[in-house]
Amino acid sequence: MVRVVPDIPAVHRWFDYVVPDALDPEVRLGSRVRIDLHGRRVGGWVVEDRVTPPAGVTPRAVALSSGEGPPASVVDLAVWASWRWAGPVSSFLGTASPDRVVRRPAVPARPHPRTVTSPGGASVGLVATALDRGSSTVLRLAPALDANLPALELVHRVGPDGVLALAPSHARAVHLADRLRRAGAPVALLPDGWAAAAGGGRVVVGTRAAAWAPIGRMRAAVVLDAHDEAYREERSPTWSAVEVVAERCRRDGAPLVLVTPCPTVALLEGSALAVTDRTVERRGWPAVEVVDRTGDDPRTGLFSERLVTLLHSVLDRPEGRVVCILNRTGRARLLACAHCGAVARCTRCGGSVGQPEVGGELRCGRCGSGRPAICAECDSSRLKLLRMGVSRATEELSALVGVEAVEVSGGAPGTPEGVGARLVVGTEAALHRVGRADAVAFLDVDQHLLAPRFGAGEESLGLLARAARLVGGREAGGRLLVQTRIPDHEVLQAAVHGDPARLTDPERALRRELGLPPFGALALLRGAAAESYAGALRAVDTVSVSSPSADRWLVRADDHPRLCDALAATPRPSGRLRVEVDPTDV
DNA sequence: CGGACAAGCTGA
DNA sequence: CAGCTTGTCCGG
Repeated sequence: MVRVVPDIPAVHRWFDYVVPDALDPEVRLGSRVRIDLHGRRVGGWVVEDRVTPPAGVTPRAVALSSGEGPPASVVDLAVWASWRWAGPVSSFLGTASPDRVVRRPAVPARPHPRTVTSPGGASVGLVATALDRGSSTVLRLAPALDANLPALELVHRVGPDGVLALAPSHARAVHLADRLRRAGAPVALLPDGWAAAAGGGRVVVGTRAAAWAPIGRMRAAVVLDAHDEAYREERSPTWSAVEVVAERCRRDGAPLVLVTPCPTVALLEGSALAVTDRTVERRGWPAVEVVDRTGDDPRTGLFSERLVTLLHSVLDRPEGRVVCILNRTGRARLLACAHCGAVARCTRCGGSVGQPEVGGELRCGRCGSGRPAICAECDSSRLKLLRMGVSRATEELSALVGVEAVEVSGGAPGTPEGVGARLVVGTEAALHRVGRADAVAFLDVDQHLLAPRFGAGEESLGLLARAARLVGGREAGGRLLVQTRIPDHEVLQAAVHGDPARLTDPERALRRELGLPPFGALALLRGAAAESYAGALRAVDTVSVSSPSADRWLVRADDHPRLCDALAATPRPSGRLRVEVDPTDV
């Protein structure tokens, strides 16, 4: 008799089924099965073995086996994650399961077919220390240094079996898998290599979802660019791959190495910090030029003299290449009347309006309503631009330097536009799409620094680190230029000095003072049923509830156990309810 | 989630 | 009161 979690998000109950003799060899803890539930056949996972059903219940038989599922340790982990992120167990079991039916596990890779070679480099000694420590270590490695090396060194020291390596993007996971194979390690690359991973004896490599890899017992793990937001699932439940891996390593007593050029306060809390030599780290950041635009008229545009000089000096070289980052899509994002000076606003909701087409109508970015391009105050049809978007910036920049600029923003990754261009203008997406550059310029870095999120500073430094990787370190001649009205900002100082502690030290103090994560835990409630759920939570004395805006409720507690216990113990009202534990906004 | 069933509304 | 919609309940 087994207990089964149905693969239906809205059904939170577990049900008991008899395992028929014919299915007995295949069905075990973690297996995927099909069951008859309430008149229909649905998928599910075995989450308990040899159970005794409650009195008065006569279980039906398991209908079919759907093959391999996560190992027992990962089933336990899913139950923990369900508590930690207030989501259904089934969603985590789904992430932990193979895409296609796997009938039997792969044969384990033969133990140590070849010795994995040590890559050498600045991080070798630091990896050794981290492994000896046996717990979690943040390895701060400047952006121009190869983040794959600590992963190679780790496998060199502990071997491939039971080792998990995560990368923030599929491309980087593929690259890391190649490097490991060339170094002599057997590798299972997720998601395709699920069965191979379950077979054991291989380093398991993958992205966010690989945090749920079928490894029975972890021996060590490494996360590349552990600060990267890609490790957070944005859809509800909003779990974090770094925290999932950290929990697995904690449970199995395995060392965890979090490699990152710019640790976040949350990563540093609960981990030891290992740093390279100060001069090595400094050289691993490019030269950063901060252009102070405090005195400039807001309408002088996005292009300082220093920027134009930099563009010319790079573009005069035959292969020279510059990427300009502006975090606003569209052509014109903020307009004002040339006659009376009134800012053009939406007549319906009062939001700012932009002008998507040359000479076209005005459109509100907030409510989407459109109106003719005429000043609402004085009827003048002459509007001037206060803040331009990427499209307009691309046009103006081409004219300014006499080199054709190519716009690269969002869209499908890997599209070839802009890949060969020498002058690229785009949103931060361009940093993911362009391979190499001689210089990166942030046309308005304040947009990032002042974003209305408490993690905005850390995210901004992450962006600068990503740009740093495109241009290389100080020795390689890489250049970053940032235009700002806040030249003393900790984020910019951290980048200028190649010293992330200049951000994390004050940031930690601020978080502690305000009781923000990691010094306190938050959950954001939204949806039609959020109000009544928030009302029920007000009665729990370990949490406090506030409402930052009309349809959102924020639940605070001193730590995650208190927060998660309160969320789990409070019955959910029917109706739409989205619970986001550890929200980044507000 | 989606089927079952009850309550509520409508038109001949 | 059949025929339909809408809402609530519940699953082994």
